[in-house]
Amino acid sequence: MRIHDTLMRKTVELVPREPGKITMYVCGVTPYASAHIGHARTAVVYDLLKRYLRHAGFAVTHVSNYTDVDDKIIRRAQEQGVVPLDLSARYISEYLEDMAALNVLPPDITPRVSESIQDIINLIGRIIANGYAYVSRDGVYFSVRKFDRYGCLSGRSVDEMRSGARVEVNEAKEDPLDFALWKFAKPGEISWDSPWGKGRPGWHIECSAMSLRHLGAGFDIHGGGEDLIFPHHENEIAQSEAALDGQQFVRYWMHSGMVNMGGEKMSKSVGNVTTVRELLEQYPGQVVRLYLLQTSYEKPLKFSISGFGQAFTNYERMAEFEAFLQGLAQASHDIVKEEFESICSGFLGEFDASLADNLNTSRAFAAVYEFMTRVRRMASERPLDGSEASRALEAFRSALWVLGLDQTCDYMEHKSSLLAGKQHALMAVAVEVGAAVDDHDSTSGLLDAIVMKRRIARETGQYDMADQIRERLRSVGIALEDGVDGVRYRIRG
RNA sequence: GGCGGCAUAGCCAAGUGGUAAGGCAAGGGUCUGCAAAACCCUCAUACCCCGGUUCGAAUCCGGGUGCUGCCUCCA
Repeated sequence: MRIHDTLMRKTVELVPREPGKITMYVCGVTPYASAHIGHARTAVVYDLLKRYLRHAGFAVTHVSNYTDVDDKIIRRAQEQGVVPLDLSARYISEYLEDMAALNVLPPDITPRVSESIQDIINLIGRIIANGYAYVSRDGVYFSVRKFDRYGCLSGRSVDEMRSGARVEVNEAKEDPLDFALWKFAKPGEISWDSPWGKGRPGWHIECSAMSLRHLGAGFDIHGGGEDLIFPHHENEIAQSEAALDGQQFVRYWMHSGMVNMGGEKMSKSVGNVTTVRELLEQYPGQVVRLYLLQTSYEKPLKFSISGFGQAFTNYERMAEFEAFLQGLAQASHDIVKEEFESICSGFLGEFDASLADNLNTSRAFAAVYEFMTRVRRMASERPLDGSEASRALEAFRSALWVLGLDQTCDYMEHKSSLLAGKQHALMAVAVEVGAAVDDHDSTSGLLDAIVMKRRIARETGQYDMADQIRERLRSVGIALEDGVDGVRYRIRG
């Protein structure tokens, strides 16, 4: 497959360190607040990458960290009067719930800073021994000027940055650009012993230490949001290669685009945040995921509620299509007709080629939609046989799995939870139309009774009444559809 | 101030030299008691503007305009 490499600034063939194996490290979250849709985008993008690589036959090892110790966590914990690691643990479990709802596969390894202190200390020791870092009054600092290639990832020169007015002034540093590898603890702060004094890691060193620990030098893909290019990933390269004695740190750098809200980047510090939890109250996780995947992963994504409506429509279409095939599929030894088989294999070929092209999801979705239309067209010309439906279902499901949109139960759950919220409305409708119900009926029981009432009306030619009932249900957000095989319903909040 | 990115229909969005994918919305039709779903048809002589290169440009080059990312914690 081809991927866009940030360092080389071009799209290149992905050649793994070891044939058939991909090692990837993705910068995770700092869990001091609920995850927002931007965090979700990054997680979903790399989850897609992992799924595609596995689908393409690679053995993938995916590592993603939690920065469970940092300035913000410490400050937040103080404000709330709790222990920092408890605060981060709470948000980590919340994050896990959110990611599960988005059908993000758990990474294979999820190291935490607080559990990686020894690796971090060892790495800092090597950097100091190699002459790239020094101990100062309030911590251990990396000497940016000693690392020639500093700036290679972000495309800036050390001199450009020096002239920038916004570089932090700190007299403990030898140079304003130097960054902390180890921060000495202030009284009462969480800290660990180190050869240089009690303290905690700087932000950047942790990712170097954890990725090298679990994947080794020269691992394949290092990813994250594009806002991490500078300084985080730039610093990672510098400190890692300073410790690695000439070995390469990472083979390919990938960066996912930001989610913009109201014209600027959504971020906790700006405060223009929509959390994953808020969205999940409105939309099934699969819809949120589909929304995030419709745009190329590298481009900025303008957050818009109408986009979720469109994604919902598309998701329903896919869910309905799958149900349609499932209803027809039958195990069979019949050979699928060549014309039909070519629709299926052509689809899978185009789908794979799209994702192999630097994860071109827009193109992949076009293949999915085209496939649905072709199969439906075929089905409208003549009945599909069981083996054809099975073949189409198999192809469709394999694509859905790669996209992470294989949780059809998610849609059904969403439907039934919306339905459950309509107890009172349904009771009112039932009473109004004279359906046979009692107070103990469940929502689905109520709906069944109303549908039965309407069915009788239709069968006896009382179409006015049938239409009236359908209209009443529509007014409470339930749309009935009469099909040849019975009545179906769609539901909206 | 420095270094980047983006600009395609009402909306979302592919396409990086060969004559504009796909989806949503909209309009028309088939089917249906009527709807809905499904299927069929229509929907950018045109890709922010102005120049240039080329047989040929949404795609390359130059200049504008607008939006935006990073340079500080960030996914």
